[in-house]
Amino acid sequence: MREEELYERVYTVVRLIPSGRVATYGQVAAVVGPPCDAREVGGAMAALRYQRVDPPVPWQRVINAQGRVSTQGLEQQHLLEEEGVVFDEKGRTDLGRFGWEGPDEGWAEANGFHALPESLRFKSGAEQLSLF
DNA sequence: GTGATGACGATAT
DNA sequence: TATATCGCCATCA
Repeated sequence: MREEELYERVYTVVRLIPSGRVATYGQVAAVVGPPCDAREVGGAMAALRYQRVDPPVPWQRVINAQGRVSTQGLEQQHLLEEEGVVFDEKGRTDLGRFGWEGPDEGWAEANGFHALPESLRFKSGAEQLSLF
């Protein structure tokens, strides 16, 4: 019952990602906390193909650190585009603009999760420029 | 118990 | 920018 809880924690975190935003496997793993790394998140997402859970998990919002979807078809990318996420012609998205900023820190603290480390918050050059 | 595997990440070249 | 390597850790055969 312990192992399932790890995946359940992963699903809980993924459900926090708002529509129109994307999070990397590493970000989700960081919020869940050890012993969980990016591969566990990938495994948890893959498990959704074999069994559905409810409430539903917005698995399409989890992508790799390179800003690309890790699934084969264009299904995932298409779903995200419908949510407003923009991909370039090479299938990459700007994590600085669409990347998740992490869960509410108070919520995370109260529920046994971690806040997203500054090192995992992607900031685009465009954002820095627009700040000026 | 042991080894192979995976919707990954960071670093080096 | 793209490819190659190694590290990572729960699962599964």
